[in-house]
Amino acid sequence: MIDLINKEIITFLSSIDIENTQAIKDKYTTSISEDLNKGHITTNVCMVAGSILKSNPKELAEKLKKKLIQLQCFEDVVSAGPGFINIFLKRKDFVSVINHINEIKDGYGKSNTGKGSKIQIEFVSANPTGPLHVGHGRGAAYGDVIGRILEATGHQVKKEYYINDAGRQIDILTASVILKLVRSDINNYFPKNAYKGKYIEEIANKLKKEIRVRYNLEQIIENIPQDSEEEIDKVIKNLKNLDQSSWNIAKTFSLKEIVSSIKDDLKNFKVYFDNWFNESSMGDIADSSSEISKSINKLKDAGHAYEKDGAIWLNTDLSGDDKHRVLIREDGRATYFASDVAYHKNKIDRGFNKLINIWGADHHGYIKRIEASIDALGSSKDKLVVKLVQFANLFKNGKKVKMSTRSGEFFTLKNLMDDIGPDAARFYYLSKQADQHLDFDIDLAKKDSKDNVFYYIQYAYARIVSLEKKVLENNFNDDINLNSIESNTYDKCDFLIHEISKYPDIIYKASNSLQPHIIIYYLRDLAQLLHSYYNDNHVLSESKENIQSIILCLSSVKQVLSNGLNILGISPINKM
RNA sequence: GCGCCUGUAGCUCAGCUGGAUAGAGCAACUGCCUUCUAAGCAGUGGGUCAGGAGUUCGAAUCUCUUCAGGCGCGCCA
Repeated sequence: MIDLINKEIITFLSSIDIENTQAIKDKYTTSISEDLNKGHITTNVCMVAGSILKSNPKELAEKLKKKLIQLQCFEDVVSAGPGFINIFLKRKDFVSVINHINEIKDGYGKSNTGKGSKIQIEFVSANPTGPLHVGHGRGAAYGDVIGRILEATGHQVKKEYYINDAGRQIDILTASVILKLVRSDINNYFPKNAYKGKYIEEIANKLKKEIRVRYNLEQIIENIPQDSEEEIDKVIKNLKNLDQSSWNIAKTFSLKEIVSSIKDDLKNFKVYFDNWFNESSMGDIADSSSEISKSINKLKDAGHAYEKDGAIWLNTDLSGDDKHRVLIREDGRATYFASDVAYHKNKIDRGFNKLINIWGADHHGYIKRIEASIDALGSSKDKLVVKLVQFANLFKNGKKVKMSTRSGEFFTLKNLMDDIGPDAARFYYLSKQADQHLDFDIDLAKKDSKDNVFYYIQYAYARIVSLEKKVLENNFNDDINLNSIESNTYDKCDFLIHEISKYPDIIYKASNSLQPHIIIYYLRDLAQLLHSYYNDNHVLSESKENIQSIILCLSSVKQVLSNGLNILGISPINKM
């Protein structure tokens, strides 16, 4: 119906001013109106045209209104306010959305606006040096749902986790684990910068069966430097020198343990990846045929990388970054950035139309240098979209939960799921724009009352399920036709019908802006309307004809609630 | 100092590609259960959209500026 209206509008515009038609077409919108007072469908085209053509919006609205009325397709057309056109559909057309929803079910809201565009989303990508904590959970929920939304709007989505398995952090992890196995006569020596936390001991306990530590602590900490950074590096060096093969086994083992625990946590959180990409798979900078070396060489050949002070630098002028960045250190080791440049080259070479990176907001200063590298490698930085996710503050018993990664004392994602379950966790992670601070109240997420929006929405769904069951038990369905609603005259559900008509546009907006919270707010509003209807109307005392209309309508409301929850990766609950 | 983000009701937040009277939940107060789940509904009060200036027919929304808060500015990852 909106397409029909738009077609008429374009004809109308062409008849007034053919030159500016395209400009107006790009700016105006025709959409389901906010509420029924403003008709079923509304358009601001006359105000947009008015401003571009420098003519009076209200007069344009009057003219367009006459054109639309002549079509005789609508119940009524009115011009309102500063120049809006509000269209009232014929009842048959207005209620037809219910048949549509009940027919295509979970297809309602899906579209092909993405036209099969290939998008890769890289997210979480937490260093495999410890369990995922609640901060990672937000990025995980966000990335996963962005993927679902993009898929629902016709994009080909691949989700990827980048495992930083090559750097110094992994050496620190390995050292931390091995140290737990070294018999110590000195009381409780442990480097300040080593990883602490119970998981280190758990890995060490399993590792015991794989290796035998033949050296003692004195050998490791001989001449150990005071500085905490130098200290851990020295420990690592000594451990490698003392027994390289045990080191290698321990390293592979620790990494495998951590990665598998991360995979488990994400699986329980209903977050799935198509690909787990190892940083190490791009090889070593010392190997001139490795992927990482090739990337750097390409930058050099293109004249964007140069040598200075013994290091190799990337010229980042292309993106307007603050300064040039080091790719290869003075001592010949590659920086983390160099790996990342190679990784992004790898992603682009795989043929994606768009790369979405989801990063912690503290990494925003990193965006420009990556953009510069993409341009420098001959692709376009416009392919890259970086979405930043802000930290989440956790509140429990009214108090902020303190986190300290250093000491190993933090609230893990697993802790959170054990506490409130994956669905409530996903819901609250997504309840606010990703790039803004989130106060996550664990107590609220567990409450059985209206202030817990998660339950409020689930309750609306469960109420419809229960009502459908009651109707069937009462054998109302024997005599009524549950196939079509076109002859419907019962109008107390109209505000519900109007609300569910908005759903496809909500998904479209969420997809365009990559903002899942739009769906959460919509579901809350829809649930509210449902509860309101439920309270005001006693369904079972209605006539059979009306019950037919009501059940058809409520089933479609249920379907929309279900579709909305499912796209967020949340399962609807049939019974509270 | 520079860069990014934020400032909307007592609290937590929507609204921000300029448009119809600035919305919701919580909290406060008042009503509604012999009928489908009261884990709910209805109503009342509550706002100089941080301050100031500008752009325009029209600004919470765009521009500039001031103030306040968060984050980032390594040959760390």
